[in-house]
Amino acid sequence: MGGVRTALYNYLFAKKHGGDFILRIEDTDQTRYVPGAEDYIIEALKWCGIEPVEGVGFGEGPHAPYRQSARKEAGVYRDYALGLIESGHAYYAFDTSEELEEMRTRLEAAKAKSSSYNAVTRQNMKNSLSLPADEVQKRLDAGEPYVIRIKIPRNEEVRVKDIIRGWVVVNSNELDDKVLFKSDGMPTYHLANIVDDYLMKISHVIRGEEWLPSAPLHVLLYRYLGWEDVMPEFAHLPLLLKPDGNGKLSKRDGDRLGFPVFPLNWTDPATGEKSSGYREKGYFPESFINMLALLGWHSSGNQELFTMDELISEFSLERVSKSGAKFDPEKTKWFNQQYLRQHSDRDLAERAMVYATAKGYTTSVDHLEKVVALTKERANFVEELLEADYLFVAPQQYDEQTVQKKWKPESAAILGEWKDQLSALATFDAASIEGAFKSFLEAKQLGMGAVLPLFRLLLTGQGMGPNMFHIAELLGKDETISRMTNGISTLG
RNA sequence: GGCCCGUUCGUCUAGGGGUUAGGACACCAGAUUUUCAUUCUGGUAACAGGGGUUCGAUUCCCCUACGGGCUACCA
Repeated sequence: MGGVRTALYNYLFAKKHGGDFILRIEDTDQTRYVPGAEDYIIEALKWCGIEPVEGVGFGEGPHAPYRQSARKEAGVYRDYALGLIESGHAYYAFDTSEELEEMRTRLEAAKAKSSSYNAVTRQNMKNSLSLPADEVQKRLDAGEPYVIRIKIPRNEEVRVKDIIRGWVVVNSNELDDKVLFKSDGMPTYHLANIVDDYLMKISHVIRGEEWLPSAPLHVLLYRYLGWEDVMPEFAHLPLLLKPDGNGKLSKRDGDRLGFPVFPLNWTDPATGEKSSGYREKGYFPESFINMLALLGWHSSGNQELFTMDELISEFSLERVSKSGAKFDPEKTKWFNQQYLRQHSDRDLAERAMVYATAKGYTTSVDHLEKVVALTKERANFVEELLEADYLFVAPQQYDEQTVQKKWKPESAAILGEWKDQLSALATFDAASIEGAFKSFLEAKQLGMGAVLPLFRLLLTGQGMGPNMFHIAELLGKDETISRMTNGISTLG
C-alpha cells in the first residue's frame, strides 16, 4: 500500500504538470532478488491505473534500460564512482566485514556518539586515505575486494529543500562515509539513484519519509558529481502507520487485523507466506486509489470522492500532510460502497457472475441483474450482492427467533389462505402482489406486521431483508407457491 | 544513545492571531421502512503540556513530553 501510494503521488504529480512517470527497477541488491516481484509490481500498477509512460513492462523509451542490474552491465555507474575518487570526494576501502564489525563494537564500548565510518574513524581503517599510495595500488592490482566510499567533509552545513517540509539542515559531521560502490561491482542505492536520476533527467524525487535522513548525502553527491544545478526537487511523504498501536504499517498487520496491505494477492516465493490483496478482496481499483490518495493528502474543499482525472487536476505536493497517517480499514469499505453504487446493475451483474458460478448457482446475467437491483443498496462489495442465497435456493431452515416471535397456532391457516390468493393471481409482479396482499389483510382484518414477516419467513427463511413483494416477483409464482407449501408443512 | 521529521475529535483531515474550530469514517439518537439495510435529521467527540511574543494564541517562537523515521557492501 505504501509503495502504491508513493507511485500514485508520483503519477498524479507528473500527469498534472505534463511530465512523464517512468518505472525504474532498483535491483542493486542481488541477495534480495525475489522471483516474480517485478511482474507483481507491473500487474499491480496496471490494476490501479497508474501507468508509466516507459519502463519495464510498459514499453521502451528514450531512458532504457530500466533495471539497474542491466544498467550496471552497461557500465553506467563505475566511471562515476571512479570520477569521485579522482576529484577527491571518494576513496577505496578494503576493510572486511569482520573489521567493520570490530570497529562498531569498539566505538560502542567507548560510548562514542557515532559508531560509523566517518572523518575520524576512517583514519584507523584500511582505505586509500589511510594507506600509502603504493600499497593501495598493490591491493588493487592483486584484485583484493574493495568498496568505494564517499568522503564526507568535516563540519559543513548541508541543506536540503523539501517541498513538503521546507529546509532541512544537517551538519556533515552527522553523516557517515556511505558505501557508493559495492565489492560485487554493483552501486548502492545512493549512487545508482543519483546517477540514474541525472541520466534520466528526473525533475522530482517523491519518496517515503524513511529517505529523509539520507537526502543530505544525495545533495552532496549531486554537488560532487557537478550536477547541483540540475538536481531534482525532493518531497518526502509521510509514512502509513498501523491502525492499532504504533509504527509503520507492515506486511504482517494486514492479515493480523483482517485487511489487505497489498494491492494484489502475493505469495512470498521463499517462505510460501500468503498475503491477501485488495483486488481479490473485491475492491474496485477506483476506491482503492481514492482511499490511498486521501491518506496523507487532502484538497482544500470537503470533497472526498475523486476520479483519477480529478485527482490529477487537484493534486499538489504542498497539500500533502507532514505527519504519518494511521490506516483505517473501515473507511476503505465505505469508499468501496460509494463506488459500488456508481456502477450500473448490469455491470455489477456481470461482475457477480464469477461469484455466482463459484457458489454453484444456476443463473444468468439477466437474472443477476434483478438480484442486484434488490441487494445493491445493502452491499459494500460485489460478492455481498449475492449474500441473499435464498434468491437462488429455497431455505433449508427458518430463523428461530422469527419463528418464536411471529409464528402463532393460527398462522398456518392464514398463510394457507394467502397462498391460495397468490395462486389465483393472473400477473405475478410486485405491484399486483402488493395490491392483493393489502386487500387480503383488509378482508382478514389483519395488520402488516402480523403476516408479512411470516410471508418473508416462508420464502427466505429470514426475519429481515429487502422488499418482500419484489422478492416474490423475482422468485416467480411457482417457486413462491412451492416454498410456501413447504414452509407451512414444516412449521405446522 | 545520536541525528532528523512530526503532534487539531477514536481515525483521516479542513482551518488559521479574534471562528459556535468545519467535513468524512466510526459511534449514538430520532424520522422513514413489514423487517434489516438504505436515506434523511440531530448528537457525543479535538487544537499534547509549559513558557514566551501579543490587547488577544489552537494558529508565531522556545522548551518539555509523546509518536515516528534513520543510524548495512538493504532499498
